[in-house]
Amino acid sequence: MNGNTEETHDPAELGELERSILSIVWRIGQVTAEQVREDLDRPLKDSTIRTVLRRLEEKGYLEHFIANRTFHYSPAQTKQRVAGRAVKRIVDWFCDGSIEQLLVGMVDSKVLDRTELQRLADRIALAQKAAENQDPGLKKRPTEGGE
Amino acid sequence: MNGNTEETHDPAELGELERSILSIVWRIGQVTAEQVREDLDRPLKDSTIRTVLRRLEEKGYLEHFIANRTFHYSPAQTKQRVAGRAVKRIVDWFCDGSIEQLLVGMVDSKVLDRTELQRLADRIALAQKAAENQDPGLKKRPTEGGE
DNA sequence: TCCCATGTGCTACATTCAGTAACATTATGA
DNA sequence: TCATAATGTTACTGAATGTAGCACATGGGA
Repeated sequence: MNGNTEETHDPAELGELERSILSIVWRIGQVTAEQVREDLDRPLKDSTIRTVLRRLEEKGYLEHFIANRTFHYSPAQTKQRVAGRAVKRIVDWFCDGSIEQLLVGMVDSKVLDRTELQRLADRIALAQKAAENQDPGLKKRPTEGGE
Repeated sequence: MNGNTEETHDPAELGELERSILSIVWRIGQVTAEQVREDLDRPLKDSTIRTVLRRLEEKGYLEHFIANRTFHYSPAQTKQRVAGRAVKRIVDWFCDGSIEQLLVGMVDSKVLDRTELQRLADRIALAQKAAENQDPGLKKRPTEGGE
């Protein structure tokens, strides 16, 4: 481990509010602090939202540009990507790096159903086949701003 | 969420030392504080180890019995199970509950290789077939006390 | 031009958790 | 009974988060 140029703060270490706000940004796509505040269920002060947004940007999850003196935040990474890395960490820690072990655990802890698992395998196979041809089925689409 | 009788503290919220120690217990199977201390790379005071072990038990990861005045700790859950739930949380938070989305993310973030993914699908299919016959290949064994 | 509304920059404070450990207490066997 | 080996109890520190106040800037309207 530790071969990355950037550290990318562990997604698991996001607080609850941070996660909520991040989710909002992912959902809406681009937001101002005010929009986030409206979208939140809890009534929070503007400065609170802005602090969290700033921290999320510092941690690499968001980026912003300014228009008319106003900050507009948008995701710096897709949520799938963030999730992917988060899961990797877990797999490394608890499953000796074996995703297979992980799936075993998910079935075992009833997180994943056998039927679902089967369907999953099928779809993977399908997607792979598609990818082999030419279409990035289960891979990132070109619309996705890849690195 | 919140249908469980017990809360099972988020595995992601384990600290580094806690994870290390938990890993040791998983590896060795049953340990005393002293054993953990010897197995650790860092030199830590006995009381430190004991505090962490106690906290891990409070959080539901370990259990203990006493023999000759000495605490013997052992895992209360398999690591796969813990990992499974940890991943579930992530999938719920970041992937709308879709494991497929997660896999997409893992391929996307290069956490998972396409080839590996394929192999994974194959093995799932195999295991499933085996399970359908009679052998609990990729499923929990009956020794596991289901809830 | 001056003032207000709006948005940001900076700082701060409380809480919680994990890391780390000291010290008191208690059995237990020689 | 005394030393030894464990445990019980309590505490302190630092980092991360939640939450917010307040000063400062700036653009548009009176």
